[in-house]
Amino acid sequence: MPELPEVETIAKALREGGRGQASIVGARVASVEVRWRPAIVTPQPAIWAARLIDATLRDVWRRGKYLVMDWGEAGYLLVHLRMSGDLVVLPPNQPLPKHTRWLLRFADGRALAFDNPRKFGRTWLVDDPEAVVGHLGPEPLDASLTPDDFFRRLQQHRRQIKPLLMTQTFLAGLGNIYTDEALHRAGIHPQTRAHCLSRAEAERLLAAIRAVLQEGLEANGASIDWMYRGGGFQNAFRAYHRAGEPCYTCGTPIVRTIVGQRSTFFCPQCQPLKTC
DNA sequence: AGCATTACCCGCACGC
DNA sequence: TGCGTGCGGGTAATGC
Repeated sequence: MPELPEVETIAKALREGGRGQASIVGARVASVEVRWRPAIVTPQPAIWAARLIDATLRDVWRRGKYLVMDWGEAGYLLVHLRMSGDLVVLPPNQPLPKHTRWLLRFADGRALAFDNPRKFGRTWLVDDPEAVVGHLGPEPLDASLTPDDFFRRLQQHRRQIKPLLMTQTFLAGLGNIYTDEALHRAGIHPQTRAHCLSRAEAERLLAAIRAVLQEGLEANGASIDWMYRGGGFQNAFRAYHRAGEPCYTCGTPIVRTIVGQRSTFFCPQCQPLKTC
């Protein structure tokens, strides 16, 4: 799935235009097509479709890795893209993406398609977004999360730092790529136990998380594998997907291993395992 | 027992 | 052709 920078880029494109498409704020739904029902969690697809017809999009934003669309009286449409989802605005008479799971056709002739090859993505239509995103941890870029807060939260867990950073109830928005990039930037081994990190390391890690997310946002996210979303952050990877290539800091070959069932890339020289 | 942590698994596309 | 891999996370299983 797209992580925080990719989801933010998609939300911004829907809100303000971008990624080769114009804004859809203000667009009115003329008809709805559900092509794969399990993509809709709630309400039942027929009710989901009926509620959206005639609704006008007021605003779009991001919370964690969720997209949130405000459709006024119809409610809030939340979309989680998981591994392979995308939201695409189609000009009039444009063919649908191959794995379109649902489609909103607008009165102006355009359409919004939820494309999702791996079928992991999910959609909710609710009256209160908190019903879906209420369990998420803090936003990493929100200044209200202080180094002291972050340090205290780290001390509450004994697990490996990498899978903890990817746990959305702990911190919202990081995934496999940006976690590896942040740990490399902070010089922290991905298997370090969270409670073993010092106050100084916690502060350095939070700063590194913010720096890599900011870099990702400025590049409009990363495009990897066959999923091209228009971003360029893949050209700035310093750890992720660089197994065997020299660390830009020290020249030591980057190592690939598995941590928490996920591919993990790190520099054994710059990111030594520390115990406590 | 009860909580925290870890493992499995869900379609599909692509590269080797 | 077959196999390994993957921008994720719910849930079952296991560990402390």
